[in-house]
Amino acid sequence: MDHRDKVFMAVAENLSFSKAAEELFISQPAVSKHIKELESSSSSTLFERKGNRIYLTQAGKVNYEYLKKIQLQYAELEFELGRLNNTYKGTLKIGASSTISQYVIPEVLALFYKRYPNIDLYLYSANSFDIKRMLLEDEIDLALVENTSSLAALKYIDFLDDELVVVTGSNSVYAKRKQITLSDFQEIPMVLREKGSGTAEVIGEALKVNNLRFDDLNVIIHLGSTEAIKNFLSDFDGIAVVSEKSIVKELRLKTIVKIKVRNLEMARKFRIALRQGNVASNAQTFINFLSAHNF
Amino acid sequence: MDHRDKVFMAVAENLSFSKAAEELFISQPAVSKHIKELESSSSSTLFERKGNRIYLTQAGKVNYEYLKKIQLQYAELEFELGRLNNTYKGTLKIGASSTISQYVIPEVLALFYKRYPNIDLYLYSANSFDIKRMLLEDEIDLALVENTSSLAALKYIDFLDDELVVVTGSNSVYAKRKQITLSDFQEIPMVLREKGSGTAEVIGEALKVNNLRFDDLNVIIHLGSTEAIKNFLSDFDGIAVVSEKSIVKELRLKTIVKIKVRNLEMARKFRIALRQGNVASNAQTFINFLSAHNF
DNA sequence: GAAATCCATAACTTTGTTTTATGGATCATA
DNA sequence: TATGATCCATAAAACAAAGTTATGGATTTC
Repeated sequence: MDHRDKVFMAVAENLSFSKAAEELFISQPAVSKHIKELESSSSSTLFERKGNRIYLTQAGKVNYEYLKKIQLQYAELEFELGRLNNTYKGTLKIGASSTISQYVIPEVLALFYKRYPNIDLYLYSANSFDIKRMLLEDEIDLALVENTSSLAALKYIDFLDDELVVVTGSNSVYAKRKQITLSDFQEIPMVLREKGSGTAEVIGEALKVNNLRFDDLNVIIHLGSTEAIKNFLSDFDGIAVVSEKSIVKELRLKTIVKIKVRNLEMARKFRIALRQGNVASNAQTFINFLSAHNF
Repeated sequence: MDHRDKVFMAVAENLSFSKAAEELFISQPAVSKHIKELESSSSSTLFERKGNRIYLTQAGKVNYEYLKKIQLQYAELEFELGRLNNTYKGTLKIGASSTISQYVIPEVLALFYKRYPNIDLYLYSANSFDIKRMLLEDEIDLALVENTSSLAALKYIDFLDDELVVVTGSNSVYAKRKQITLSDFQEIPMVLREKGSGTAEVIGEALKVNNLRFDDLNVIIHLGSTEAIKNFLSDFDGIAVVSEKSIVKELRLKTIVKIKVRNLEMARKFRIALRQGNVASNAQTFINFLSAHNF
């Protein structure tokens, strides 16, 4: 696909020149230039600049739709060529930290396997520290981790936004409270993952923003896994903080309910971590697959 | 569409690096490099180099098919953008010499009109000399002419191969002769277009190759139009030389039959002629339309 | 009203593409 | 079976396209 069209797609999907630039690892003026050139060569305005924001014009929307289709065909072509070439075989070893390996990746791997049935997959679940070690020692091809600490020997690519949410069992006394305040949050009995877990780290960050510490919380018990927490909640008059990804099923079954805490945001990103330098070809295929599917 | 892919398409369609280069107005090494780059980035061999020729490999064929589809989508996109933009309106004045304006263009114009109903079309039929004058004096936007003389003030693009064929009426005494020799060709009574016509010029060239002149032929009569010649043939024991494009209907109705002459090739090209410099936008649209439809 | 964020423009630099020049291989033809 | 023509490949130099840095005016946010 033409480079200029790729730039257009990024801008259209972000509705922002600067965000697109960031995503493409080029400067914002370069993006401006491409869009300008594109607009003049088709003699259509593709984006409406209104104050500080941009919107797709009618022409822009048409352009986007066609290019999306074209993009898909290019992806198929690449796949077909790969098949003829007998690429897309061999192994792919992925390491992932617990939340990711339990709740995010299984579905992705199932789809990936469907598309690339000749790549043998291995999924290693471990804590962030071990995952990084395995990556550096070449025991895995890529890792999926939370955005806590970064290592210079590794490079990172964001691939998913996660949010930690406050939940309670649907028959707890707090189940009816749709929203609570920060001081409620401090007082209500709470169950958490152990210190050092990714979840706990993000909570710590959010508390710091509000000038609070862990000691200010009414933590009753620390448990070693999210599954344990969820089971604990079924018989506990209190709250817990977990990844939104981990409670999809429970929300649907209504065994667990979300509670909003005013002025408390606990967001994090999941990232792909890679060794610096060349990326193994199956790892690259996996990365492309992830970004094409917008999980 | 990516430039590299366009190069690939040209090579695939010509099955020749050098022809593709010519078609794209770039040098042959540039083509070589693009193909090489393309092959390495997909890690597939797209063309099999066998001696002095090239063939599409399986991967090459797949690549071609997908890109063809993609090309089509790009064309549609461009058309849609043009429509939104209300481009593709106004007029387009075409000049064409006689064979072309009678037998080649009408069908093309019908299709063009279907696609671009808001462009008002004008077709001027005249001899090559007048057509060139009209083009230079800006009375027409583009011309369609045979590849006889070239003018420096004009630029030319090949768009169709034509062949002159020897024919006779289906109830003439020669109708059963599938093939004749050059000396038969000299002896059999013949009807031709007048001297100075494009047809006569090509015949002259072909005769020269065989060290012959017009005087060596047994020309009974010169007529002013191909239609006249075809009508003449219905009641004439002799042959004529006409463009293959002009006898499609008659061959189907079997009122005229072709006769092959050994060692005589009378080929010519039809070309688009344009003024040097910028091309009017509707003229460009027409050119793209022609090249997309492979008439 | 100050600071931050957004996109546009201009001058300069880097990277990628094309050309020119050349060579080896194959094919057609005498 | 030589000879000349035609084909594609490669390398160095010239040129064009895309990227960067620096900066500015406009708008939004707090």
